[in-house]
Amino acid sequence: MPEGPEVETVRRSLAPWLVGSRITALSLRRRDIIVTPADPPGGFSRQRTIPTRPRPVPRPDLLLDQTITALERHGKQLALIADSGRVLLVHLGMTGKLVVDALPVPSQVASRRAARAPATPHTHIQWNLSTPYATPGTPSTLRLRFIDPRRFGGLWTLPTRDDLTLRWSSLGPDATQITPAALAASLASRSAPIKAALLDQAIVAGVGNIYADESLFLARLHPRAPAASLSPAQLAALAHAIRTVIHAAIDARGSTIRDYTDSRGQPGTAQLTHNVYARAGLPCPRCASPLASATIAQRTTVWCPNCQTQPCV
DNA sequence: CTGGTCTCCTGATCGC
DNA sequence: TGCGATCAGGAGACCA
Repeated sequence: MPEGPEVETVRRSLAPWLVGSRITALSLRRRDIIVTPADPPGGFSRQRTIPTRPRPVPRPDLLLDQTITALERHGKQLALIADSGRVLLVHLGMTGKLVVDALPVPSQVASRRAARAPATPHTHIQWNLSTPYATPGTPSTLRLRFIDPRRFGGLWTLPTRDDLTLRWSSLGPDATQITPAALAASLASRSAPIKAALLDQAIVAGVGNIYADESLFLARLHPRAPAASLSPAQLAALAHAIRTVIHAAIDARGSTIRDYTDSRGQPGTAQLTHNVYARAGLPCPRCASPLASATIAQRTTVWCPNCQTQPCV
């Protein structure tokens, strides 16, 4: 389940392959994974279209015939920036993947094999790219695939860099850089449980269910504590905990719980250091009390009832 | 504006 | 072995 650290790991594993590469072809299998700003009313909506058979489509908004100049991330969102100025914004959602590899060379053997074996299921779009970095032994033609079984993810096509800036301005600071002051400002009027607030991307971008629980554990805060009730010292502890947890997870190349991998298929190892996530009933790593579990903000939440401060209600 | 609930979607897992 | 129920959750829609 990609949260900020997983998306950052994807970004880092994609960048050496994509930056400088030019998209030479694309194949769109499901149009309804694409969201365009032009869709009325209310701005963004899915294109409800019958799934199409794979076919080449002239889509400049999907960066066809453009060169990728940068990959940028804010929170859980990954932006492919093209030399044209266009931006393709990717949400991985729950089960989304961006996978890059060498484009299989067509051959009779490969064709027959491909005809027998179905393509990777849930591949909604594929881009072919030519890379300028080809050396002997290195393929010069790549393919990038967006694969998302549950389709909670999607693609946003943005005409300009300014549209990206505008869109990202509605998100809070990236979790890698969250400060006590920023938390204080955005939580001051929030009576919701701090757990719910941490999942709100407008408050801090990139924290999902796993890292919210881990951050609250590190900061010794009860997930039900009203957000606005936190003291300055607690806010400082929380901001520090978020940065610590997120940076450690990035260093570990993300958490592989079920099927998350980076763009080259490599799993992360951050799950090995989780203190509370998915550990309900097991002893607290700090005090050995059994960890408690409940649903907060529609999410399974795990905490230590002994060493995470009770909410003062 | 805020917060809570619902919804989307498929695969893994579990109890019977 | 099969099958229905349950769970996983990011984030927008919707309502009080």
